[in-house]
Amino acid sequence: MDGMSTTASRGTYHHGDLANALSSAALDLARRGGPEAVVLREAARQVGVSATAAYRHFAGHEDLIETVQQLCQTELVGRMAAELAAGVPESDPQREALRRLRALGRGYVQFAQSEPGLFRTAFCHRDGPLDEQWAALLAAPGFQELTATLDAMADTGVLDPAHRVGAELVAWTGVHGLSMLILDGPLGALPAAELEGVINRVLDAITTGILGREVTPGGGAGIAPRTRAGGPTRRASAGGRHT
Amino acid sequence: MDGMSTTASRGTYHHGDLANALSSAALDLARRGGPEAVVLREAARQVGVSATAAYRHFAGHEDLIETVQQLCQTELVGRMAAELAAGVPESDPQREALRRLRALGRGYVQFAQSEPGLFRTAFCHRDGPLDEQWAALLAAPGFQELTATLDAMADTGVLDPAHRVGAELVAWTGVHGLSMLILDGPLGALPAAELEGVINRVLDAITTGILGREVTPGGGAGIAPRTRAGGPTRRASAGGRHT
DNA sequence: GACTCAATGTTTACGATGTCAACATTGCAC
DNA sequence: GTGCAATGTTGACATCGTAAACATTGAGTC
Repeated sequence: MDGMSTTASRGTYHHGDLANALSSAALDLARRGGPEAVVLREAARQVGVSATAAYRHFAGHEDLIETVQQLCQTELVGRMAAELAAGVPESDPQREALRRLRALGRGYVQFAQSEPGLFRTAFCHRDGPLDEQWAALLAAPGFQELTATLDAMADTGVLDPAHRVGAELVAWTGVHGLSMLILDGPLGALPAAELEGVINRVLDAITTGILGREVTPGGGAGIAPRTRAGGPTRRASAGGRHT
Repeated sequence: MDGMSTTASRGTYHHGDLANALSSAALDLARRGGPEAVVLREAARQVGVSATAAYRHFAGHEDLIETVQQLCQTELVGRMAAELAAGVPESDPQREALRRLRALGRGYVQFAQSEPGLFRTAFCHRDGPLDEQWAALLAAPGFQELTATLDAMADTGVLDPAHRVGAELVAWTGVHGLSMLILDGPLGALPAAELEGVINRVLDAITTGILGREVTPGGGAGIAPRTRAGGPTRRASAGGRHT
């Protein structure tokens, strides 16, 4: 993770921390070029070690890239958490919960935009038992925050309990598809300003899709308590408010 | 595209239709193993031709996989259109528009599920000008149907015109993220029945996200005309109605 | 009908990659 | 100190993408 000892020409025969050096070199490769750029020989080269030395610490290329994938997932949830912490909390608990939901979504998409290589590596296809492949991510702070936020939304009454179930997946699939279409799809061709509008439109839609109704973007007490048929508010433009 | 002449041992020196034979062989590789499985030498091998012969018809591996990607995209929109045609039309134009929207979404996800290799190839990362990379897909029948369906939703009044803008992207990002998380994400680990529920929950949420309100799943005249503050209906369970 | 030539395939070869087997070096335990 | 297990190295092999040089053929042209 640190800076030293990952560059070539060490004096000693033994490296001392090859496993970490290799995986962080591989992480750098992923950062620059995505999963395809994670090549074992190159990582070894950058660390200044023979290619086959890697086999003392990794079962092979597959194992190396799996490790990198975990690191990428960790960075992703880190970014989500950072975005959460960056914003200013709202006093009203309902608005606060909504703010957190949006912050998590924005963090997700922003990570994809700012670190496309890492994001694509975090979700690159790999075969093997899926459970263990994703267990860490699901248990990580960023995703736990999502669950907690949705719970808070239900508790404060913004979110009808009937809509609570499956809400994390609505959120996740939404931001994931958005990110993917930006990186590997046609959305990457959009000019920045336009893309910003699309992102906000989709994030709005995700919130709406979770709640089952819209929510006022700007003004006053638009959010109904958890009485039935809580009055939905008027409309929302498609453009780019929020940041 | 046909069955013959793609297998080895031809008599003549000249193949006659190498370009097509190679790309359909490559398509088969993609079907089985996704984009990583599209290897030029193997395609040539299956056609019964030397590896370098491919260079008479493709600029290189990149070019071959680009061709395959286009084919995959075509199959995707084909599936969407098929799913559209498969369902029984509703008499009420509003319900009909909603049915079409859902059919397109289901077709998208079902294609991803039934042809994971092709789906992943259709959206595999490639560098180069994005515009031309996606122009064909956006112009294809399946996606034109999406636009038309959303227009119909606006015309019939189910969809508030203020919500019309950007609606295709809400739909697309939603089903895309869902598909991706099924293929390359944690959703692939879910048992079929449970996954079915998730899919329906997300498709519901997409519709809700587009409309800005919910829509009655089963019963009578729940859809309001386009008067303002059209009365949103009660609730929707998370489980698996619809098919 | 023979000749020409551009189109199409083939052979050979090179560099890069993942990986294995055999060998070298070193730190640590006794 | 000695011996052994851990850790690196060298060399080799199969596969892949790709370039250069060569071979075959079909389609015009006289």
